[in-house]
Amino acid sequence: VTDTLEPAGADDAMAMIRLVKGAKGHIEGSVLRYLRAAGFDALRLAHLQVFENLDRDGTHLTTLSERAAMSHQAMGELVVELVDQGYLERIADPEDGRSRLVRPTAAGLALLDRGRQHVVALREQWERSLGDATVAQVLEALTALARVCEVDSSADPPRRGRSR
Amino acid sequence: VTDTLEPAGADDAMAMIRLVKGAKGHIEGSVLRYLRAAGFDALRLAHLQVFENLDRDGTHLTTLSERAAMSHQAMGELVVELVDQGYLERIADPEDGRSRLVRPTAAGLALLDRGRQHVVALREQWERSLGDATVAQVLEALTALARVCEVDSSADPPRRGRSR
DNA sequence: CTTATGTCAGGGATACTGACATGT
DNA sequence: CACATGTCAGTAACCCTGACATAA
Repeated sequence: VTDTLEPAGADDAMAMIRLVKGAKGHIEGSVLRYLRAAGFDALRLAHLQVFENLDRDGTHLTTLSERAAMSHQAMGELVVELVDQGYLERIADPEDGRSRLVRPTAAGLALLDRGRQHVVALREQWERSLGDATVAQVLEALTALARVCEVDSSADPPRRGRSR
Repeated sequence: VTDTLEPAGADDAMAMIRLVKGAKGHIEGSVLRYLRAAGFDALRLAHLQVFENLDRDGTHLTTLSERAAMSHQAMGELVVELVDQGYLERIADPEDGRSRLVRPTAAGLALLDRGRQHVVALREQWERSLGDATVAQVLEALTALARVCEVDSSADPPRRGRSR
């Protein structure tokens, strides 16, 4: 019985799963830690999704929820919290009286700029730490992975019980 | 006012965030969909973490929770559910009378093999869809990214309000 | 007894569905 | 009224902390 911390069946496939799944957590953690250290204390992980999809001149709630691939109700609550914290405001849409726009306040723009700046720095450090490849190549590869996962033509997965 | 689905400030930094964060969801979704289509219907997303860390000859609950970076209580509940579904069983640890081992049943081994097989197929398809790079290079790059995010020497992040 | 292991109870953070309110 | 937008209420899935039970 192995009882180390080394994961089970540590072959290439499992390593791929772990690395891809881990990357999200690492990058999210880094951004959140940076912003909190920069004084945006009350920010929670879920709030990042709002700023990642927010236009500087305002965005409809529905558009935000679509971009973040979540329900408008869930996005609505995140927005309320950020309005309460003074980072966002809701204004009438000048082009459609029926709806409103979620727009960053001055503080929200500061947060947006600070976050982007950190991600840019992260990317630069990442680029420098890469020997034989470029970040652009890696991002291209991740795009290709998404395509492969969606198409998912692993042929027909044989059903259980009657496979041979 | 822009009102398209194109995310805000779609520059390189934001694209990087979106791609890295999206990759996890895509790969998880692909594995889960495949396994469910293969007849493992009742599987939930969280259950994958168990199999990703399970040795074929059994693993302590505590070890599983450490590998998955979660509490042993949370892992314990996932294991209970998988035992109920017939994929896992709990046996006495032959080397330590105090503890038990979580071990895949025959059905669990079938699931394990099927999942691994799919991930291998995914990796092969990904490799073929890559032009100028290899999967190994991308995985190396993701390892480097994790390191960059943890070290996080973005220098001291200037605090708010007193920056200029 | 001390310690490792595992279970039970309660709760927090996240995001969903369904029902409803509002304004054009 | 019909429709798009947005809010309210309840709930599901997931994981956490604290307290406790068990056995070596």
